[in-house]
Amino acid sequence: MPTTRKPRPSLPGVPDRLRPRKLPRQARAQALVEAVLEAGSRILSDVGYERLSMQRVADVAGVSPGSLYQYFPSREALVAAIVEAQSQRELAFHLERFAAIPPDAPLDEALTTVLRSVLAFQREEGPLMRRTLEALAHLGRFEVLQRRAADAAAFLRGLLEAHRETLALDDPALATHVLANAVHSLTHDGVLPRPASLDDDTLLRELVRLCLGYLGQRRPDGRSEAG
Amino acid sequence: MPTTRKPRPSLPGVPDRLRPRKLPRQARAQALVEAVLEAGSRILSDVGYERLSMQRVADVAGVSPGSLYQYFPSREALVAAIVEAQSQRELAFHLERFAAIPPDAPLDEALTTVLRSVLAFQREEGPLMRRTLEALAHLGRFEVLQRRAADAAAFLRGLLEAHRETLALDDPALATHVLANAVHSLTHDGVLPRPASLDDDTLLRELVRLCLGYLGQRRPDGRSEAG
Amino acid sequence: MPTTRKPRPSLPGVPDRLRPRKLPRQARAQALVEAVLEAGSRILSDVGYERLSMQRVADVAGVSPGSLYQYFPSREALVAAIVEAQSQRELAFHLERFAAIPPDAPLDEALTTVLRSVLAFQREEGPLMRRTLEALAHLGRFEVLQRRAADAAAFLRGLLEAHRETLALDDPALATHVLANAVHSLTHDGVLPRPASLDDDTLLRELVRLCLGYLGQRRPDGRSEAG
Amino acid sequence: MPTTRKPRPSLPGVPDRLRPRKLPRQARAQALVEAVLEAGSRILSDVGYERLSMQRVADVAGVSPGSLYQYFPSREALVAAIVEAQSQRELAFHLERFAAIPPDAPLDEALTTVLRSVLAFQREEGPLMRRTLEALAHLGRFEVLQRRAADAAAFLRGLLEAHRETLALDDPALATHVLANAVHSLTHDGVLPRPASLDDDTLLRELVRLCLGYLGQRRPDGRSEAG
DNA sequence: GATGAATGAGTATTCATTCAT
DNA sequence: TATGAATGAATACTCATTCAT
Repeated sequence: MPTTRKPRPSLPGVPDRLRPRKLPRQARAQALVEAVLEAGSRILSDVGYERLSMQRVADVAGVSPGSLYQYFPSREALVAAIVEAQSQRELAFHLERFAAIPPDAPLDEALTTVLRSVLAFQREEGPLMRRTLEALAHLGRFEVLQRRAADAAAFLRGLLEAHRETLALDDPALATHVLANAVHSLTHDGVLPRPASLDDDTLLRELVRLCLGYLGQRRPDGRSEAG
Repeated sequence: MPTTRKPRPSLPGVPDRLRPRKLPRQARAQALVEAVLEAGSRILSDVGYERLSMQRVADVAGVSPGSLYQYFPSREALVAAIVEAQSQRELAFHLERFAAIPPDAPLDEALTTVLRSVLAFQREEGPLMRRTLEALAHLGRFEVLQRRAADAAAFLRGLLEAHRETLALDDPALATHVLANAVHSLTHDGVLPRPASLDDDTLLRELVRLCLGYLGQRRPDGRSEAG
Repeated sequence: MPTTRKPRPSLPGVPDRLRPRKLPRQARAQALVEAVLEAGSRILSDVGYERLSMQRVADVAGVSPGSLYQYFPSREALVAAIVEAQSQRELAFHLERFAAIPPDAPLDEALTTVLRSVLAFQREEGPLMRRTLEALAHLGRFEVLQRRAADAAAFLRGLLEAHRETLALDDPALATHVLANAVHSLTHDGVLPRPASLDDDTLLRELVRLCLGYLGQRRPDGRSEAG
Repeated sequence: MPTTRKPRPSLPGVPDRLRPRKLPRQARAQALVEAVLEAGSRILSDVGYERLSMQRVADVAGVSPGSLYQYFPSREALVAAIVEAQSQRELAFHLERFAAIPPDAPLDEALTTVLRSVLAFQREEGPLMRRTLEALAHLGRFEVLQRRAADAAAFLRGLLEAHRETLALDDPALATHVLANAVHSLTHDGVLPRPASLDDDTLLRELVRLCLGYLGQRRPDGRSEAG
């Protein structure tokens, strides 16, 4: 009579308290989990981590609080799941766009594609992204973020390495760090939030200029550095 | 003719709920307010916004919760006051250092002094600054921050304007925005937190490089742009 | 003429809420009920009444919560069944041993056999017995216990009656009450839990002494009361 | 401005989670604490540990739940306080009566006084005592109980030692254990609850008989053992 | 019959805020 | 003015029980 025991999903490195309790098996349950995650995203985006209460999520998802706990052992675990889902969405978004970069593309062109993708995602999901960051601070788990940031950094570094000879970088890791942070603060909201008057194209141009300027290359306006 | 009672301090643009209730008049009261702000800073820095409770502040300040409410109408108001005080400290810190910049200093030298000051303050008050930012996020009031950021930006812009002819800037406001954000994310903790291995001197050099590169100037290693 | 449907077992004196819902008919169902009762005993013994949850029993038994409710209409009913089963086990244990007492055995010998059996059972099933008692307290139904206690008392009383002339008892019921309680508290855990240093043989000797002393007989050390 | 810090009451051996949070200072607070303890006693006595909820206590005491937590950091701590208070009441009750025993009283007379006191207290506070025991089981802290039981045992043992020569005890500790448990189970509710028909006087007589019989003395009906 | 997803009332606990002293 | 006792609404979480599949 014993049922087959289903082990809890074991994502390496994720502490137990943040791990989902069990995976939904029936279609009904899948729908529930999805509804919950969507409601959660909405709420997180609207009111932020602190005021995201389990009751509120349950209400919005049209579900009982007990059901939440079937799948998420704690508020933190729920938020972690929301964040993870968001992170996956971001990754997919970018991968799709990055695939369009030809392997032999010049640096400025590749950079432009990358930065355009970043700006596009931010335009669509900016508020939720901000709340996601805030939530991560509360969870004390920047790993998710840093995993994504590390992915991004790795990609950027790949780009730099691919143009290594034209750049003559002393320390690629340092350059990556500098550019990733600088770009991030300007695409996501840094201290000085982006003024409404600053359109994507202008910002994109400045970002490219910032990167290439730092890297010691001239801007892609036809004039070479030695020009 | 009754005098209109309006002893509450009226800082323009600050919503009522964040405004201190009244100003301390007697020496004893002044001491109380100071003790409260100091205790509050300590607590904010140690445990963060969420776990800063009125009771805890009262306990640490050696004051009763009732007394807190004599001067701060709400927790938010108290935190706002703490943040404001911290902001004032930061301003004073930098002004003192900036005063040392000669009016005719070359851009790279001036920039170096400015950035050194930023790094120095961050080194000393980093944790509290981080908590302060977090708190501001909760208050939904970045004005304090932005006022300070605007001060900083104005200063930076002044610097750029002073070297306007050697820079040929199309849009000084835009350049200010770009540099201020980029620098801030690299001096305070951006997405990618500063690795322990990255010392102040190296970071300072890269920051100068980033700024001058973006501005179209060569780094201060003796080679002019036209090299 | 429709047959009147009344398959529910009707144990006299047991309130409905504690009565099992239906008796298992098929072999599979029997196995299920047994698995449930065994799992329940284990859990009751391990963590006690309060922390015995239906979900936990279902998990350990490898059964779904829904199935539990096919046979037990409530948690209380389940616990009652567990307790009853345990009680039956105890009865069987003792009956087997008591059968060995010759009908004409002297009182002290008979008592010794009885008390030895009590101690033996306690030694083997002590923890579960304790939990069972606790559970009974929660159910507010000491009937199960008292039925068993009454069985024991009846047996003891039979013993006393069998030696009526040598004992000159005014009130056999009273004597039975006194001895049964006194013995029970010393064999099961009374207020003062049995010290580890007190071995079964010593305790057995003292119990016999307590009983015979109370009954006005001398201990079985050869000396008659009249010495 | 610092207030004098009042240390939390430090009862040795009591774990923090069961210790009262602070002592009431103002008359109002004292009254509150008393009201809470009384309400708690009532509820514990009426419905038992499990169903004693903080809300219920607050309601009955006419107090807000928050106020409960001013003085008791947890439900367990509240229950522990109730139990302790009850224990103190019991101690005081007996001490008053035991004081009336002349130092040179014969054993049977002293025993009679002691047992009469036990029965009297049980008559008045029986139900609460039962619940208190149950509560102690839940707290996992029999120390309170055992402290009291040990007091009682010590007193009993003193009695036995005082009559050492007439008793010829091999092992006073063992005798104390046996008698204390036996008596306790008969005065408090043992397995077989005391039938309504069994009045205090009769039970008292039997208890004395049980003790003296076990100790090898004849009952106080004038006949000596050797008689 | 069996499953396990879903329910929702119930619990302990916290904390900003008020107010009698 | 200062105190600190009192408040009560709000929150995360549990678990006996039901019911669609």
